[in-house]
Amino acid sequence: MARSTGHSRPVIKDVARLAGVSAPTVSRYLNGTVKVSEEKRARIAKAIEELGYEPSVVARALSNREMDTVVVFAANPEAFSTSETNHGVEKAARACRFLMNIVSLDESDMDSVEARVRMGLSVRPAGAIVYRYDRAGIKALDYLPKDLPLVVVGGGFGDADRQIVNAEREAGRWMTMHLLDLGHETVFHVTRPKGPTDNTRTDGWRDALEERGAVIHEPIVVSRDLEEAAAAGRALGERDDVTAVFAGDDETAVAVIRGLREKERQVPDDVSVVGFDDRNFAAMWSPALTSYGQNYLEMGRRAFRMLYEQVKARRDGVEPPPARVDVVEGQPALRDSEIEYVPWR
Amino acid sequence: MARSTGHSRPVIKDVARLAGVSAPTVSRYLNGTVKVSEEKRARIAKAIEELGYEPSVVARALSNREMDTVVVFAANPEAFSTSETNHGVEKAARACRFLMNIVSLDESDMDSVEARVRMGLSVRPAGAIVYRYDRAGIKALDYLPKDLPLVVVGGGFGDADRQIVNAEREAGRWMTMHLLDLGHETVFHVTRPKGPTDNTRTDGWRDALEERGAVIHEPIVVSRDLEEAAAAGRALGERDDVTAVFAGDDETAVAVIRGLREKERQVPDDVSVVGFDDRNFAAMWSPALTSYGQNYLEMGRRAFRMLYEQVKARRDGVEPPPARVDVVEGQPALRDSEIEYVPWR
DNA sequence: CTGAAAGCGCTTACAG
DNA sequence: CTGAAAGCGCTTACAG
Repeated sequence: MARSTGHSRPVIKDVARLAGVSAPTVSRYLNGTVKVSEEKRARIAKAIEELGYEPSVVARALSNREMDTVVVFAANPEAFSTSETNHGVEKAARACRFLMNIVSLDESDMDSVEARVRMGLSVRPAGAIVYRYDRAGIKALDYLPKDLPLVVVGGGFGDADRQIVNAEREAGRWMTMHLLDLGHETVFHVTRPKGPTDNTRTDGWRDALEERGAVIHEPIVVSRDLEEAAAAGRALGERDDVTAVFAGDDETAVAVIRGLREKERQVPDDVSVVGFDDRNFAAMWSPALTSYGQNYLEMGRRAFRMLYEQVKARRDGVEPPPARVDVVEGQPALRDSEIEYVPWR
Repeated sequence: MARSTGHSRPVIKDVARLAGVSAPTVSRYLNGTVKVSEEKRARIAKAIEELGYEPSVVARALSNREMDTVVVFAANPEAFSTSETNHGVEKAARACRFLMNIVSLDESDMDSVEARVRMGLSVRPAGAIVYRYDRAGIKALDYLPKDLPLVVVGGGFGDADRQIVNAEREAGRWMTMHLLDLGHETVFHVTRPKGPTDNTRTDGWRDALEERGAVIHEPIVVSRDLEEAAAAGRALGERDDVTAVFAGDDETAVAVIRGLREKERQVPDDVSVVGFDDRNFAAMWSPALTSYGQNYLEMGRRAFRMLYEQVKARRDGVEPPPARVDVVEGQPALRDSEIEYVPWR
């Protein structure tokens, strides 16, 4: 064996020998599965301390058939929502001494999804969390064994038995209604592609317009390249029927504002523009951007906890908690980028 | 064993049986360590295909004493640079079929660093990547076994044998010089706390001022709370000797601009302000924000590759490649937020 | 080239 | 409560 010499971390046998007990007893002490006499407990504790022993999670995993690991499957690793959610998962996992594996999915290479999932499962994680905002996430679900603890983040309500969703649609509806309530006759929408569910900002935008019987101008879809959003802003700036715009995210919103200005349209005086996500910079914009904040960090945190409940129940051999869909509420942040519409102005 | 019934993924023995060979032969086929006869290769391939067999990385890790995993230790998980770098590491790892474990470090709980490192090592990763931008990262290095392949990201040049650094200091110097070249007599600096190395934007800012013999006003240090940066902007706006500001990052820059405006100071007409990081939104600001872009994604990618070289060499039993410090260059993005300073205006 | 054997470091019935 | 034994699913000398 040419590889990895050197490592000489103590193993359970070393602890057992030093404590004068058998390895299984050390194991029992460590896992608390069976009582160990007080006297041996003390000796074992001392030996562990002395040796700086740390059990091998790999060996443990081979015996237990699973690791204290949660695997997260997510497309769009560069998205704000993804990294925030990841962070929340990691935070919660840390508290339970679980490790997080991130396996990114590639929307543009759907054929790779199965292999990616297999790879993620190859470490025999105790459970999986899938961000179901896109096609890759949805497809990934097909490849997960039915008996693996799973929590889905995002997507439509009830798309999975255990799910953490945000009230995206409701939020989109709220923002649009807000603009309509200010007197705007309709609201234009510039957004990155809508996900394949019916719980999106865009669905909410449409809901509001339909509810009020407003004219619906189809959304202008842009990519992450903000130049496209700025171009959309310019296009909108050339029409005289545009008084309000709901941008699908804050980055898009600021780009739209820029495009509008290039066409001499002031925000909010000529056109009201609101964003979504309530990113850090939104409040610093001029005008300070009105937006709607989602709590992705909290979503990630709850996703892990929900998963952990299942893992725990399974390990304890008890019934898993019942299916549940948790909604994490966001909240609007009203600022200065939208204004009342007065027709005769 | 109450736990995890159900799973019945095929194991190597199943493949061996179906192919009519022994398990070690399947293993050799899989790893290509020893030649396997053409005829058996075909039978094994077929069996694997038929069974949908995927080797257990856990079992493999127990034999090999390490996993095909890279563990990333990083503080500040919410920082832009961290998530971009993570993304780069994951991308490169994916290409080598390595999994990434993210273990976050807590700057505000330095006592937990050792435990976090132990936890990260417990999966016996093939190597580690440490982001050395802060005290927690530096401390983590102390707890890594000397024989574990390691790559350090960030920090000062030569802080480690294998390192990926960005030319932070040089970039900070460049931006400051740029402002000085425009005629500004000195440049104020608003920034989040400087890291504990001498390769930071702030060091570069100081270099430039010293080189030109300009007056050095101590940096105004702010947190991630942009309100603080806005307050700094207001404070700066009340002085009449402020004509140029170098903000340590784009978020801080826009907040400073807002603060300046609240004091009736226009950007760039009255005060030039430049940022750092060249975030997506920078170009959309008004005025479009001049900034300096670092390529964190590339840094992450290279960090993994550098690590992989070591892992590979070690597994092949050959000499590891020589120590190396790779510098990833960034580039300035000149836009509209700074302007020539004309004293008599 | 290939198989039988032993081992990686744990855990869990199985018997006291 | 505790130890000897067997097993988790691989890999690697060891002998052909």
